Amino acid sequence: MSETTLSKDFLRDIVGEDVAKERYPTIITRFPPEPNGYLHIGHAKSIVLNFGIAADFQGRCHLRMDDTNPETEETEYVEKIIEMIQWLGYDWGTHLYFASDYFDQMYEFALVLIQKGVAYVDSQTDEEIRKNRGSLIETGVDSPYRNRSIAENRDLFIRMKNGAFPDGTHVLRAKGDMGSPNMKMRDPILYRIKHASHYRTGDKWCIYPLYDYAHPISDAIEHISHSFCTLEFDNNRAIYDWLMGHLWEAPRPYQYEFARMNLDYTVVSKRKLLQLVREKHVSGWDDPRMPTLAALRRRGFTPASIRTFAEKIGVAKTENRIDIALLEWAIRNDLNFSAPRRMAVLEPLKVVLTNWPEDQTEVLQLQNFPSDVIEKGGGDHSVREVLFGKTLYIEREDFAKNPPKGWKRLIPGGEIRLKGAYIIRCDEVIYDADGRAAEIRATYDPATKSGQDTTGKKATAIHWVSTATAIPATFRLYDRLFSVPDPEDGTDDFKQNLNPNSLVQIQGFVEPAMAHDPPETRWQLERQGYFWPDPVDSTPEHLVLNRIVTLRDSWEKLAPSGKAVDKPKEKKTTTQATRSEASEAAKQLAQQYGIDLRQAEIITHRIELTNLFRETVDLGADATSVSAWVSNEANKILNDGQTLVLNATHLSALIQLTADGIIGATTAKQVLLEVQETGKAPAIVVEEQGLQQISDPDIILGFVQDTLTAFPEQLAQYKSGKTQLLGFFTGKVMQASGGKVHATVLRRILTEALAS
RNA sequence: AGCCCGAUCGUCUAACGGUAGGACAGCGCCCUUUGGAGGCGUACGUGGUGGUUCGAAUCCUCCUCGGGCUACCA
Repeated sequence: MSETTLSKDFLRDIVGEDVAKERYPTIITRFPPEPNGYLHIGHAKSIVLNFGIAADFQGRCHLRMDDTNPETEETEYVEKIIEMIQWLGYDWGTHLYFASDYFDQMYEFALVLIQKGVAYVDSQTDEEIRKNRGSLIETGVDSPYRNRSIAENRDLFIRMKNGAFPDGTHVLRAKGDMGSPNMKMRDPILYRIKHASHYRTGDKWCIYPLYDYAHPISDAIEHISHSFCTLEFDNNRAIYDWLMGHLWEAPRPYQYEFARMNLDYTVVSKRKLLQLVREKHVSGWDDPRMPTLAALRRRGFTPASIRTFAEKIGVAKTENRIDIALLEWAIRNDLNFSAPRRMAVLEPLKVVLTNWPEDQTEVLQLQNFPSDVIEKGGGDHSVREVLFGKTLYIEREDFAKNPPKGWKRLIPGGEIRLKGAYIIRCDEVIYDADGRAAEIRATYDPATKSGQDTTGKKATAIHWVSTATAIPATFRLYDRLFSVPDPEDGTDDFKQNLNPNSLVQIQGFVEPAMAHDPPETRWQLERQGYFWPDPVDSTPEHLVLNRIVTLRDSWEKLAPSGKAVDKPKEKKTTTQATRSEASEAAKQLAQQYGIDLRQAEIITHRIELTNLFRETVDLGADATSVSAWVSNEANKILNDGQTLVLNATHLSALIQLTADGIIGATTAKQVLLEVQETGKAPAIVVEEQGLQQISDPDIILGFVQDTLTAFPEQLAQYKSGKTQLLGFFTGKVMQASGGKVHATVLRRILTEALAS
């Protein structure tokens, strides 16, 4: 492609256009959490998006606590939210706001709406309100209080505010439309009475605004330019626009919706996460298996990895379920360059080197980072000391009595390199009563010392620790919380799908250097994965290590338990389209004019189209052409919400222009849009803009030759058989000529030129 | 049932009427004192129908499938 494809997502496209048209003095976005729970990975997407867009366009992003419900919100959550966003690496400067700080202004705006006669106090009970709202298929009915006078509404609302009424006796409603197909617009409630103490405003208020009212007003007060929210608020946009229409002038904020993120093998919903905590399926909100940011942080994920992940998943309006492999990739990609290597044995198997002198030890200097990482700019050349001796632990998994095909590790009689040390040969295996290997007796080859090997032997290198210096440690091996990609699919209780092996805790040994590394060090334990000390349970006396993520493992794909092997593939359903019966009117029209029935259907569906069609045909235009134009182009204009400027005279003239070969079909479409926009006659448009079709073969040949020389690479590809490039060349000539070249003539000349 | 939104490789996402591309995952080879990292290669996609057009993932049509909306939550 080309370098012009800079757009990252549809939201940035929108903002970019608004910037280009200078619609706002500065771009201002906001992240508006409700302080009633913990932030999770889904919020990270929104945070990265809002702060990221603001930064991209030299604007700013506000952090606003959406605290309009006194019953669920707490200061503690405010603090946790702030802490997490800072941890992620974002800074809102002085722009920390609280919707509750706007209560006075919101109240004044409510008075304005009442004064305008577009809001009223409803005194129905909540059941009545619900009942009268109707349903998805039935329209609602107006409240009997809907036509109260402005004075009465005002008086009532002021008394509501002053605490004259108990909870639930009155609400303030917008005068929407109780018959609206959009349920949200059936007189949405703006304010309710709640004699509850708010964590910030205390008992100052006994009426509290609802989201649909508070959110747009808050945005407007802060001069937000773009208010991004998730798809389920789509229907709420009507209220947003309604409020802006009554209370604000341009520039005003607009709401745009994007799809929330779903992640494989987990749930991302405050309610469901709360259930897991309450029912003790996890140890708390920060249990490292949880998808909360607090949990991810405790597990050892870096802020950078989460930002990378959030950027990589993209933004669109499609429902999605992100492959957890992408998150794992993000953290591995980060840690590979920053985590020093260490050795630790999780499931020890003792090795005795029979030819190693009894009391001898050797101090080895091991690199903290492999050279390829250093070459790519990560890590450093530092080393640490590791003791080598007569008895060692190796990983039980690295020995096999009966190795499967492709095995490269230790077998009876086989050789293996102890990483950074020597190559050893397994001479004897001592088994316990259960037939499990209990000890390996081996000999080392002194000539194979790492870095000084003179033998040229090749052997796989495995990790090990010396028993003399091994430090016991607890390892917490985390796996996905659920055992299926979509825990909520096919069951009413998502907890049925909990992975019983999501946490495996084992005891093993680490090399001594790890006891002296600075706290919060993240290591790569060679061949095992990335780990760090659990911030809550690890102590200098006894290390408790969280496995952040395993290493990618292209060997053990042999379906270990707990991991899903293959995702169930959904067959795409291909159903035959069943045509609904054509209407009588359409059949009649189709028969009368001999036009396509499907097109006749479209034309008869809208009276404007029917009229346009008949009038144009009456002017003598070819019915088939008129039908195509009306059902495609005119219909699209109406779909876009415009009224038809285009009339029968225009259309018949346009068709004539095409029939006469003055313009081509593509140009004709362009002309039609111009006519719709300006109301000018087609011939005038063609004349003014010089859109006459080019049919002269010599001129066309010129375009063709220019194009062919401009794209030698594609020309070569074409000649070597990639004939679908004909369309590519056609397109280039059309672009070069402004779409004016006669298509069929061009095709002939182009084919000839390419053949030569 | 009404209204709204959506449908592109296994997954996520580009292509704004002109070569369907990238990333992750997969597979293969090379490299490797981590079965890691890396390199090279490979495979895989426009839900279906009809139409407009020289040319359709893109515009029009219907169908199918998925999601949202009937809280004094957000």
